[in-house]
Amino acid sequence: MKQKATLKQIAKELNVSISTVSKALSNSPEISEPTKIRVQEFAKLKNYKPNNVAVNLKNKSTKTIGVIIPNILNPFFAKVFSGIEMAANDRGYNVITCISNESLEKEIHAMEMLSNGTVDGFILSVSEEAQTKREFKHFKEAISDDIPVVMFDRILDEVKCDKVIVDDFDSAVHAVNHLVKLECKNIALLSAIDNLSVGKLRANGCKRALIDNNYTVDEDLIILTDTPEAFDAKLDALFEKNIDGVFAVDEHAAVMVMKHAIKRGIKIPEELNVIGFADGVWSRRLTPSLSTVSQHGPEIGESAAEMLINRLEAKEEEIPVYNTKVIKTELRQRESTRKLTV
Amino acid sequence: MKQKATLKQIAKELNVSISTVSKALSNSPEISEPTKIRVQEFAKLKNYKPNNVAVNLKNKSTKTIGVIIPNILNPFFAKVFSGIEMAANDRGYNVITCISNESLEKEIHAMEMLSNGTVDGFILSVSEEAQTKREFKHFKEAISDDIPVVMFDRILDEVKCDKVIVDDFDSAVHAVNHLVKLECKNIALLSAIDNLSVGKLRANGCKRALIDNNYTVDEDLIILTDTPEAFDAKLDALFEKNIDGVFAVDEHAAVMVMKHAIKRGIKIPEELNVIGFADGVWSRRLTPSLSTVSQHGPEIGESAAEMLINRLEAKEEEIPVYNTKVIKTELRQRESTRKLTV
DNA sequence: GTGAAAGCGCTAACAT
DNA sequence: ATGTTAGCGCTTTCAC
Repeated sequence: MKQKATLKQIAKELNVSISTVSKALSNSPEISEPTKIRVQEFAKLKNYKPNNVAVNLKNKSTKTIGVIIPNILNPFFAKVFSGIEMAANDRGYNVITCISNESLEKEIHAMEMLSNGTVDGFILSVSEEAQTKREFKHFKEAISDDIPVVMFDRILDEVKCDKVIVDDFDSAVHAVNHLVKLECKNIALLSAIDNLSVGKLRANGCKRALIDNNYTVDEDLIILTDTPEAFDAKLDALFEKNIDGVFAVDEHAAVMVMKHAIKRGIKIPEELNVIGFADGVWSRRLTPSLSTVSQHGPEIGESAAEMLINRLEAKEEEIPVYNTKVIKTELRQRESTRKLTV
Repeated sequence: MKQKATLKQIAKELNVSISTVSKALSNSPEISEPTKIRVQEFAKLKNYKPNNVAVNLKNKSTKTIGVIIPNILNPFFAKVFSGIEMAANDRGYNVITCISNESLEKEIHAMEMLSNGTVDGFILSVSEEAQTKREFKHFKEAISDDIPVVMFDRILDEVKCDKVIVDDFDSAVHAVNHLVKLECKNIALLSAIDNLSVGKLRANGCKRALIDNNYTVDEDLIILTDTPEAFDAKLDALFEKNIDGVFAVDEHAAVMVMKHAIKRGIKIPEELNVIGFADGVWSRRLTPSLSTVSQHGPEIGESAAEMLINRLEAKEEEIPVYNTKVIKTELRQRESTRKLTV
């Protein structure tokens, strides 16, 4: 274990002062060319790297962003995360990640762990538990401690901060309108995430679209549950009904309805058109591939990182007002919906 | 923006010395009960949190682990990552994440960014580029700088450090033996990751098993490519042959061969048995669901974190020797293979 | 052109 | 029981 090189060390070995070394390494014009070169070469030789912790202490900034994500196994969050990571790196920031696992306690704990100077700001998507319990003290505390927060996807109206969201409601309207154009007569609405704000928005968008198209909103064609298990339990009953179109609010619901339909010998898309919210590569790999509402995860992440860093680096007099950025979704038509022949 | 509370602040306002405050807050027996209470209450009032950066500087340790992952969208890595994050948190460590995106340059850059005191150690899976170019200076440098490294899954024999791997070779042998037991006569070997050490190990395990079972290793039944695209291009030709068993080294190969087979009306598993390396929830969601070699991602992550932290916290005289831990895989029989009726 | 000194916030050995 | 001091590694102002 060799000693890590420090300014002090180098100064002693070169018989100059610490500040000379510091200035030489930062290429200050105060220092003469010869000493600069001498110092710089010696530093390279010793593989000197300025201790980041010390620099952070001086700067009162760590150039680090805390990211709190409910579940990294969800490909949507994974995509957003990779967007955050990229944008942050591009601007010289590191990313500390915590996975809340949808638990309020872990979310609070993570924020406390990091709210002591470890990170300059947070990017997060609210855990399910925090969302159902409408618990948001910990977010407000961070903000009032002068640690900015950017929320994405799952947001809390009660908290004033920057936000990046998808136009869930409108996207659902759009998707259902598409099913209507495909002449689906009995459109089912499926959700396994009705406990989340985004789930509710999408479901409401679907209902709105049905009403606007003069469809009757038939409760027998609607499954709104909070978990995949509860969803699966209700799925069989759905097939008692004569459905020819499905709008699924989440990936699980979309895939399971297709799986069931295939088992029953229902032809997709000839007899049943399916559209679902989904990211990941898997919608493409399915047989038939799933037509999706794609949420542009990486863009969401990039926007969130940009907003946060812009705020962090804003000069005192030009701190931006809180903003909510809406990222447009895209309807990706694949094999689970018929081609529109208009 | 209110001032952040510091020891200095509190000391001044309470008319005591900084060290009194420090000791009172850490509940030192040196301090009298009354002052302790006075200080502690005032600190709580002011919402004092010890500045972590300063503490780190003092301790010469950040309790932070740098994790470098080739691709977080790959569910295997996502699972490992969540295992790391959990185990690290349990032991009071934070996790800084970088995504190398399989790029050597990003990998090197990430390590440089963090090798300056920002992290106490690394957990990583070698990027594809580093692996093909056999480039490993950056790893050795970190280690010789006294920043321990734990590699998982994609490892480099040239680098001496702790490692966590899956028994890729044996797992492949086992999987192929299973196909043999199912009386498959023409077993195809498919890989879209033949550039990776793990891909090669699995392919070799497959060949070994074929030979040991007195099968001829027919090159026409083997697709070994480096990318999904190259793989897809070769897939059609495979179906010219009369295959009844498939061993797929990676998820992409497994799913694509099933998709193609279904399109051609080949019945799975009646006419074709498929086993693939895969994690993620998707193998279950497929129709038919995919029989997989499951790699226990979270366990790998946990083990890696444990190994690293144990080394970091080992006392000078009991630093462990470098170790390679092998995590056993599990053959998960689902619908893409026939039931074994022995 | 170079160096001394203060300070970032905290801890801990050492006075008092 | 409380305070003083030094020091972690660095930057930066101010002397020389």
